[in-house]
Amino acid sequence: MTAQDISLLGFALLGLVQQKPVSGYDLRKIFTSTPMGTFSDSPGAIYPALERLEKRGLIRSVIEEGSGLRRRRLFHLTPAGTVALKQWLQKPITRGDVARRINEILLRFAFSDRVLGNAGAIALLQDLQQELVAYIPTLKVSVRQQADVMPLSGALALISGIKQYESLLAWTRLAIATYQQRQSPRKRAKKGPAAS
Amino acid sequence: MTAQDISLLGFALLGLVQQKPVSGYDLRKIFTSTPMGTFSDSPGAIYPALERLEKRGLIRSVIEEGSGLRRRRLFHLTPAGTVALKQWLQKPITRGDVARRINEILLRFAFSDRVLGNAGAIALLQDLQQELVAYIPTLKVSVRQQADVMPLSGALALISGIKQYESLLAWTRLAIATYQQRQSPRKRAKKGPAAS
DNA sequence: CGATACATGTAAGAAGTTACATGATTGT
DNA sequence: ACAATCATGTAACTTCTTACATGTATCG
Repeated sequence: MTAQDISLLGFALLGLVQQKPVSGYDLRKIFTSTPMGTFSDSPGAIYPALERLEKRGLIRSVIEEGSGLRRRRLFHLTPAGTVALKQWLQKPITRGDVARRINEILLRFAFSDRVLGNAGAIALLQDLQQELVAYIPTLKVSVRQQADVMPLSGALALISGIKQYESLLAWTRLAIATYQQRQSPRKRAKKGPAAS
Repeated sequence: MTAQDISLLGFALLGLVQQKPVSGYDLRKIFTSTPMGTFSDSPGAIYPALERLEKRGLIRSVIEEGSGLRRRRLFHLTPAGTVALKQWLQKPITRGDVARRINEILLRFAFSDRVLGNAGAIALLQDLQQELVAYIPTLKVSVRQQADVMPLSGALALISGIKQYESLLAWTRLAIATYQQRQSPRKRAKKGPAAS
């Protein structure tokens, strides 16, 4: 009965609500102003999705008291919501995830250290790294096999995909190193990872 | 009346049908066996999408004669379909495309040299390059601004996005160079681009 | 007083997902 | 005869998109 039929947008909402109680409006702002917007940024998707999550008991809402502004409905995660979120975060990473649902993996990673701790985040990265190492060579083979039956731009588009995966693989190494440094900080560097 | 309400899957089909007449089954095989599968690979999406395209007069089908196998319905592009495809391929690339619809851009590129010629493919690459050059710095700024209000994994996920864009930018340079080399081939190199 | 930002929603329609149905042909 | 592959489709369901509706509070 732990029905996992929650959309990506639903999980994105679950993960954000977990970080701290927020309103639908707050959530929408996050979606419109960050790359998370790929999971939809329209009220016509967000409010119904929140309703569904509440109906399933994964989040609860309370109308914010006091203030003078229009009523804000603040959502927070329930224990059942935490369980669902953890289950999603801990699902093993498959070939299909890497081939077709790479944003879902990145979304899961984005929430993983708050929910599962550093160890959980590192585990996900290592899983991903392993799948990438296995997957990339198969992509290269298929480009070589198909390059002559498609237009040059088709072949180049495939190559762009390969390069994106290679860049992601390089990033997993950076990210793992960042976490390891955080856990054994010989010299404390005050700030996080560099943006380039 | 040139209603542009065609889904991404629809355009993917249009582009493939343009290359040579194919059946729904052929198309499905392409989707299940290549990264194009991100645009859906289920018969429940493909057959209805083909039907819609045919109703709009963008493709036509004929039942393949002869043979002995079950009837195959072969689709080919109509002149109206060519027009619609060209219009889509030539749409200017916007910030929003780069931020949220990068697969659509790559899909467009994949078809552009067959439909628009080398010059069209190069134009698209240059457009994309220009948008990337403008967009990437804004992403870096927003990471720096937000990095302290989000978990480390959140910040790292954003950085992974930046790195993907940087890798795409590097690829545009490779792709442009490949086309320029093709147009002025001092020494003919027989084969296409290297897969790594 | 009008514009803007805050804040939540709904309705109609398009398009995808999963699962099933159907049928022909080929190989064992 | 049976399984596998070729080949096309349909039905139920879910969810997203676009566009609209509603209402409060603040600022100039």
